[in-house]
Order: sequence, then C-alpha cells, then structure tokens
Amino acid sequence: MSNEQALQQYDVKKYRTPDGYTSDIAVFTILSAKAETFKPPFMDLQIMLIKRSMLDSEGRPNMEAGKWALPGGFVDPEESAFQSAQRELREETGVDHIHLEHFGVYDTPGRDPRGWIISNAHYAIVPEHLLSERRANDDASEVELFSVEKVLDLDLAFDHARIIQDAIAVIRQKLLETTVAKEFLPEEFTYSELQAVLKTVTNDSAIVLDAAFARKIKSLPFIQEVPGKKTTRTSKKPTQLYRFIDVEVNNSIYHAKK
Amino acid sequence: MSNEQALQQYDVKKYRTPDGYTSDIAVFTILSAKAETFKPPFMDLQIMLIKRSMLDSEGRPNMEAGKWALPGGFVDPEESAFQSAQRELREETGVDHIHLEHFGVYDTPGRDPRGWIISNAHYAIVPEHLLSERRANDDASEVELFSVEKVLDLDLAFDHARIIQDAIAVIRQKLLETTVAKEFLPEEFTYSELQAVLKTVTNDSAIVLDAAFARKIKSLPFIQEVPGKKTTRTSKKPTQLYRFIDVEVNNSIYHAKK
DNA sequence: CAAATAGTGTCTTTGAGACATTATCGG
DNA sequence: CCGATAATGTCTCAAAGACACTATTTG
Repeated sequence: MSNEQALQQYDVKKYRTPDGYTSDIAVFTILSAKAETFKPPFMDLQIMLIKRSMLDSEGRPNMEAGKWALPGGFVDPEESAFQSAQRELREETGVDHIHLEHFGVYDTPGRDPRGWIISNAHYAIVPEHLLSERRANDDASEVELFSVEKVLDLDLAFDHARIIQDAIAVIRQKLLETTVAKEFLPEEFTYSELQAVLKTVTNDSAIVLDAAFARKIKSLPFIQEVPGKKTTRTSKKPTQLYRFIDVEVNNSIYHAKK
Repeated sequence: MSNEQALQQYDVKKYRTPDGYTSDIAVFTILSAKAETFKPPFMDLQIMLIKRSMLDSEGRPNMEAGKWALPGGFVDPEESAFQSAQRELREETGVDHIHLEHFGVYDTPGRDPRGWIISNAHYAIVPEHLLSERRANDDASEVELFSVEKVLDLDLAFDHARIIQDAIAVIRQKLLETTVAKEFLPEEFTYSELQAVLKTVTNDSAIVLDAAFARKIKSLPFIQEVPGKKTTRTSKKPTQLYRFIDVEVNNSIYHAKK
C-alpha cells in the first residue's frame, strides 16, 4: 500500500502542534458524616484537590503556586489520556481499579499561561476508605477533600474552577441517570444507604420521602433484593439488603419506564 | 504574583508533546426516502464521508489515500477543537449555525501512522437541504452520504471505523434521551414526522404503533401543541402541528416521568 | 415501653398498552 | 364511497403519590 510512500514524505512539522497534553482528574468521594449505630447514613459528596507547591520538583518557582487544583499531569507519548489519568491516580493516591471516566476536553486558547496545553478531564469515584492512604507528591504541598457545595469558593488554579463546575454537573447527572451510585455503595446495601447517596445530589420528594423510596426500590429494574438477607447497621429493625444487577436501562424520554 | 517568574523559567520542551491535534466531524442528516404527498415520511439516518484523494494539496502521496473518512483537519493554535470543527464544517460544506457537539477523544498510541496525533470527535446534525451545496475540497476526491446501517462495511481510514461506530451510538442515544430530534425537524411538525425520525433508531412498540404515539405526544412535557394549527402534508385529514419547548427534562432512572 | 427506622395497607389518580371505532379528506 | 392517515373511546392493569398505620428491635 502507498501509506509508506506518503509517510516518507510527510512533514511532521507542517502544522503547529500543542505545547502539552495533560490529564486532570476530579476525584469524588462520599463521606458519611456522623455514622452512628442504628442510624441511616448522612452523606456528603466531596472532591479531592491538591494545593500546588511553591517550588516545582526541580526547585524552581511553580506555576499557579499555592492555589488549589485538580490532580493531574502530562500524558506520556505511549499512553492515552485515559491511561494517564489511571496512572496518575495510582501514583498520587495509591488508588487503582476504580470507576474512572472521561468527561471533557479543555483546550481554549490561553487557558494555561505556559502555552497551548490541552487537558482531558476525567472524574473518578473513590470509596472513602481508600483515600486514607492518600499522600502529597512533588507538585502538591497538601491534599484535601472539599464539599462540592463549597469548593468553588476556593482560589483555584488555571481554569480548574470551570472544570470542577462541569465535573460536579456531570457526576450529579450520572448519579441520577446511570447506576454509578453503586460505586459509592457496598456490594449489598439498604434502601436508606442508596437514598443517602442520591440525596447528595437531589431534593426530589420521590427520593427524600422514606416510604416512597422504600417502596420504589423494589420496582427498579436494575436493583434486586438479596433474598432473605438483612442487616441492622442502619436501624434496630433488620433491613432488607439489595444489590445492583447489570441490565441496560432504557432512558428514552419518549418511552414509559419499564 | 509569582506566575511571571515561574513562566520565565518554564521549559516548554520539558515534556514530549503531540505531533498533531485534529478535529473530526461525523455529519449526520436524515433523508426522507419517497416523500409522497399525503404520506407520512419514511426516513433514513445517514452520515457524510469523504473519499481521501490519492495526492495531497501539495501533490504528494496522501495518507490513507482512496479510503473513506470523516471530514476534519488540524486545529489552529488560536482556536479550540470545537471551533475548529465548526470552521472545517463551514469551509468544507458551507454549513454553519447547526447543532454540533463534542463526543470523544481518540488518542490511542499508534492510531495514526504519522505520529502522536490526537483527534477530537464531534457530531453534527445538518438538515438534508443544506447538504446540497456540499463540495469536495483539497483532501477529498468525493463526498457521499451513507446509511448508518451500511457505513461500517466500507474501507475506512485510520481508526475512523471506531469513531463512526461510537458516533452512531451517541446519536442514537441522544435522539432518544434528549430533544435533539428537533434539529432534524421543521419548527412545527406532526406526530408522524417526529415518529419517523425516532424510527430511524428504534423499533420499540411505543414509538412504532401509531395510535400509541399519537396519544403519547400530547403528554410529553417538552412538546406543545400549536393551538389550532394543522397541516395536510402527511395525510388528507388535517394533522395537528406540535413544537418543542425548552424545558429541562428530568431523566433520572429513580424518578417517575413527569 | 419509648424511640427510631423499616415496611405495608389503602385510596386516589394517572397513564400505559391494546384494540376497536370514528373522523376527515382527496380522488 | 374507497382508501389512507389521524385521532378518540374504552377497558384493563400497573404504578405513583400521599398518608396512616403496623413491625421490629435496642436501651
């Protein structure tokens, strides 16, 4: 085939190319505030940010030093942005094998003063207990969790305010429109635990009212009772356990719900 | 602030950077096959591809010459990938001010033999009549529409088979889960016209059965009757016209439909 | 037994789904 | 008046929403 000829004559310098290709990761977790015995949980959706060091790893002044930012970094040539996000999350937080999804590209000219730098934004869902191992790395002097209600009041680096805002909107939508809520829950969970996760993103009466939600969970096609299995972790009265099952959810706005 | 210091010492060559940054556009249109008078339309969802020239604009052998490919091209440094997609669509097809959306990034190492080339994929919805002006440009020897049912049988350039497959899945989902169907319809339309658009992507009985759909359209919260306005373009009996209204659609899988 | 959470009984209302029937017009 | 498409009548069944009531356990 003639691709070889074409390749020989191809001038890789013909077009101006980006000055950098990066991945950013919006790491979400849910903290169970006041986890008392025999109480349904009260949960808060949080996002993990790093505080950028004053000096970079080579001892020079760092860009956007002292500001809060999404963890992330440059993509290596032999990996995709998604793989880079996985790798960075592993390197920076020790967390692996979690739900990670690409949700946007940020490439507006001028978004990064260092030049033409393209960032791929991902969101990650990390169970609370896995974040205990988190640690600060080269570029970060601190690592902290912030409630999504308050994170946008911070002084944020680059265009990360925008990216974080988008990430919050995406995870809100995903929690309600897909079954990702399961990533925040144990394998088997009670109706009030699922309810607590959903209440971090909606106030709708069908979800907030206990009786309505306890009844509804039984008719949801993607959730199944674990036969005969109960727990007392959320109340004195033993509570039925449920699990997610893999069925495709028809989310058409023109169809009735099945 | 200290960003200026940091910038002075920043070495733009510190990281290996991509060899190219491109946009691809999956242009969809709907062809009304056999548009007879007093007949509801029968529609077919199609995608526009170009056939890559044997020689490039400078007369050298072209990459992936002779294969079918998505229109697209290199992003300029002073624009975003989205703007580049708009520009290329305008330049290559003369079409502007249409629905255009980013849906994915393709950056798997080795996807393009020319090097480390990142592509942002977009889909566009173009009304049939606007595509009459389309024309072949430098890199394209032919421009043609293909039914989404058959397009994947072609010999496609680069990883465009994958991108096209994803684009078709995205537009199927968007047509059913959002109100983008309106981009394929006139401002005011009949139930059977909307039904014909949806039938290009689903066989579900609630949509295929006339009586059911004619009744359902009245209860959809995002569609409104145009009071007293009827047309005879789809049948001898005058048919009620409808229009989309802007309301946010609650697509939660945990809620009842409102 | 008091308190708290889980879960059901019951009633009303809404609408989905299926199928038959009626309405309207051009030719 | 035939044929085709649009639209409604009617019946059944499922479930949503609201609210009261019952069940189960611990301290």
